Amino acid sequence: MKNEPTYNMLEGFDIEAFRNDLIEWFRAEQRILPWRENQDPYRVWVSEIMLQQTRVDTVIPYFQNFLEKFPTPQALAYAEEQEVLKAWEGLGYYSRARNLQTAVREVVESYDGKVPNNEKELGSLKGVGPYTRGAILSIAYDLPSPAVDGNVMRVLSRILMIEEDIAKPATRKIFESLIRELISKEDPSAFNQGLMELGALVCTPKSPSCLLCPVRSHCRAFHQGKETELPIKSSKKKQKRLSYMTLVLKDQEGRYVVEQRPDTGLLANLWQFPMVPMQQVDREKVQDWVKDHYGLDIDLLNTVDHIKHTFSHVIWDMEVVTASASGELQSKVARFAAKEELEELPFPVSHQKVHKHL
DNA sequence: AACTCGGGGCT
DNA sequence: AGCCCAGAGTT
Repeated sequence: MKNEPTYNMLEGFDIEAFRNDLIEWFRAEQRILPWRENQDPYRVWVSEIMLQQTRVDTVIPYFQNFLEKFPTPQALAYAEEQEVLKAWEGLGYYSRARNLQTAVREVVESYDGKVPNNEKELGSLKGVGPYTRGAILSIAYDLPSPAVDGNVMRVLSRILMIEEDIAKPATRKIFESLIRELISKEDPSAFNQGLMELGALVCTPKSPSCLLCPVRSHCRAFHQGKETELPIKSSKKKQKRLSYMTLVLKDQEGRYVVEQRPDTGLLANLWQFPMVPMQQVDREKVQDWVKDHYGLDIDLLNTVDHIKHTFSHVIWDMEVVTASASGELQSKVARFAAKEELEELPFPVSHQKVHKHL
């Protein structure tokens, strides 16, 4: 099945009528969104990066703010990374922001600030994968390039009754080659966006509104009453739990200890309050651990909160403990900061929840 | 191919 | 609690 030519899946499918119905619906019903104001490739690019694994409603305010702060590729290229992460604070998947800046710097240096309009150069930019590449080429440049995201796989798996596991990386390629045959050459932008808009508004995961669907006459799953059985998706394994004592460490002058996380891995380069890994450290030896890692003498005061924070693949259980600190801070990544200084630093949401105990 | 990487809104 | 979201990079 995997290597079966995709034209077999399109046998008896009225491609032309499907295209027209989809595009006509999109032109009439599309939402008004900030990144649809024009076709500026930089704006399209920023929006597509923000929209990766992130809902439209969540992205809108971030997009507005980001474009006010960094209106052009040059503005973003010359900005401080901390400033970029601050604009991304709370949006998640922070490597998107760092990769976007890396890529924009490449565009400014190598392409005179112009976003490439071909698969090779565009796809080689950091953070621009097959989906984002296709989205930019079709939406900003009107080129017939597939942009297969979760919406497109769900919608198309129903319309064409495709029962491949969409969780498998190889499955995306099946949909890409199908889209290459289906896509409108006259308006690839409306076609690609139409599929995604349909997935967002009509052909939703749990209970699709088939009676409102502009292409239901083309939908094999609907005709067989199997629309809720598709797409097929294997489930992922559950998260590991990690337990931390999170310290609100205050010195005599009322400043707090904060530290920057490493430049790779989870929440790379973001800031946080000190976290004692309680799987490795005995409760009685927390003071020793802090002395070892920060050079500080501390007195534990009160437990003021318990925070459970769920990531994609891990769960943090954070016990928030206030403490007083004295001595010389010895750490390459930690520093003392007054309350007002903290506002300049990017914190993950888990540690924003700690802020209120300051 | 499997794993890592956030956060929020639904069910 | 699990699923999903306009996915990409790393291993």
